[in-house]
Amino acid sequence: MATVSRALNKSGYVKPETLARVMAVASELGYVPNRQARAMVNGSTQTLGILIPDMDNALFMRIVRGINDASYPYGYSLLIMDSRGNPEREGKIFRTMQELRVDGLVLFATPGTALLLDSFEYPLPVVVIDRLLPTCAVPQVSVDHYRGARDAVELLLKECRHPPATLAGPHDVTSSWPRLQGYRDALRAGGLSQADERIEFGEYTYEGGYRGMMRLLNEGTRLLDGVFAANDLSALGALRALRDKGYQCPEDVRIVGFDDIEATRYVYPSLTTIRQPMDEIGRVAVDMLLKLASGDIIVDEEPVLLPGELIRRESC
Amino acid sequence: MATVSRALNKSGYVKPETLARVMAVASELGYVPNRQARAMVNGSTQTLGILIPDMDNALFMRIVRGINDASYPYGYSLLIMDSRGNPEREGKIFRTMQELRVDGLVLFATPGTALLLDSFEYPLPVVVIDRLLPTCAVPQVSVDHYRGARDAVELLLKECRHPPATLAGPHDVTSSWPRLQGYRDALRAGGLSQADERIEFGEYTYEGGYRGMMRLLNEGTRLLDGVFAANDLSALGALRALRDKGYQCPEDVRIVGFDDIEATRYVYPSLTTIRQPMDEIGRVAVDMLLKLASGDIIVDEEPVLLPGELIRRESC
DNA sequence: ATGAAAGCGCTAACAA
DNA sequence: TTGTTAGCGCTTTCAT
Repeated sequence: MATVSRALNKSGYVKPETLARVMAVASELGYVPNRQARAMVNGSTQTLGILIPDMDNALFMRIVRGINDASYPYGYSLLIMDSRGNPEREGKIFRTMQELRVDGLVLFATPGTALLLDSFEYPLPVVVIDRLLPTCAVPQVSVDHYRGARDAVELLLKECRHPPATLAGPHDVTSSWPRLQGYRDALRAGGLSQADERIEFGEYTYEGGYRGMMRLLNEGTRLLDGVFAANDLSALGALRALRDKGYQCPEDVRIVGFDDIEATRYVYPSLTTIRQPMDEIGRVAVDMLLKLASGDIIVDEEPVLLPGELIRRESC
Repeated sequence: MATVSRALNKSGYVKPETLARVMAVASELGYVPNRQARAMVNGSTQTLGILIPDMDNALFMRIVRGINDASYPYGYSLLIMDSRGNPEREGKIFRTMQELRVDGLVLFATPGTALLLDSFEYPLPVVVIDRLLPTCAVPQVSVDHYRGARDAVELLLKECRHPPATLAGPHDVTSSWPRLQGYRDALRAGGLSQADERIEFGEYTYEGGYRGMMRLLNEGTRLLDGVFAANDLSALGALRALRDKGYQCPEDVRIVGFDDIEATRYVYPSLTTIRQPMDEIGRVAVDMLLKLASGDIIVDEEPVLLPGELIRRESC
């Protein structure tokens, strides 16, 4: 048995002809090694877990693809589970991931994730991604939401005559805070005051963006020719609202989004947006996880903020 | 040890107070059972594998979400691996899935998948999904590509004055065959001849659809006011080509797509398309897999073809 | 109602 | 260079 093991893993000494014989018989018998058994002995499943609140979300899955590509060379498999945004389900999945003994876990944070992490002390390497958890001392990676938002709004400031409005994200999603702050600070830096702020909530959804834009348009007390939508979905909804009200984009109102999901290139007008470095987020997350898994202590407790990139298209 | 096992699994007899004590100590110690060990004993990992050629594809992931939702109640975890369309990688992943001892495997077929399956006799339950493998005797589930295409083209026939053209899918992707055949048969059923067929290849991509539409527009020898794009991505590309050439949709040219990916609702004009029953595909696939895993012999070797649904929006 | 023992498939230490 | 043995963490007989 030991010799077979050595032959199959090409570890330790084994006579060339023995090796050949082992290989021959193995393939003849259709032998497929059992990873569970192997994992029990050497303590590593070569599996990374991904806990995601919605695997139908274009941005999320684009990032997961980055994780996939980054981890594949190391021989890791990805165990992906979708909580559908349900905190109870998220807890169960978190548990299951531990039972499965994944070597590391990537968490797309939701409003409930902080509690989950607080109640555990994790022997399991965990990295939080995309939406940060300010209260948690966990390694985190995301785009620089604040900087991206500022860049977006500064572009609007340059292109528009009137103070731009914003369609902000939901209160309970952490990424919407720095994006909103970026909007405010950009206005302030542009010499505008708090009175010039115009904030509607776009809820990070198509519908929310549509309705938020409608409210901005119907208000009509102030002139409006620029909108920063805090994510692309709401930007797309806003675009549609503009059209339904008979406005042209970018001629009448300019729009800048955030994320650079695939659909932004297909709509008309194509969307100017802040691109999240999806592949790099994945790469950095995997790096951190593997470091943690190999016992390294992550020195830097500050979240890693990767720069977004302003992509100019037709909408601004 | 045995008592603890019985307590934790609530199997067999165990005195209530013993059970309570076990639970208390378990939670105090932060005990998390090891699924690998459990799997070794009882032979099931409670894990389903998904082999996908592109996990950034909106349609695919929407179907995977269906699989996720359908399998979650049974307590299954999903192991998703992305081959990035690379046959070699696909083979490796197929192997890895077996080593991981998944209880069943869902395959999104690629041109190379047939060879993969032929060279294995599978003790592993496998279901092929979305794109069918006509030559393989494997259980398969997908939308009724042919019927959907016919419905799409029949709508165009009704709304248009001239014979509609089609932007077909790639030769080596099986789903494009029945879709093309549906186009042809619909034309024939509408009293048109082979001479009325106009086929360009849209390659199932945005770019391909764009270029294909451009070719149709530039040809200009025949009047064109209707196009069946064999998938939504190419339809989106076609939409853009129309706009860039100064045509209006649907006024000048009507377009119908296939799949109903999310973006079709956001573009302008929103896309009339054939909706794939993503959730049902997932549900049926999981059903088949669990039946196979429990040792049932699948009687019906014919692929299961679920009906698509014509969704009318603005483009036709 | 509980405990002792065997064994799932593998690897690693040790001996030969 | 190969074989023997122990043990990874669990479940399942079989005794008690």
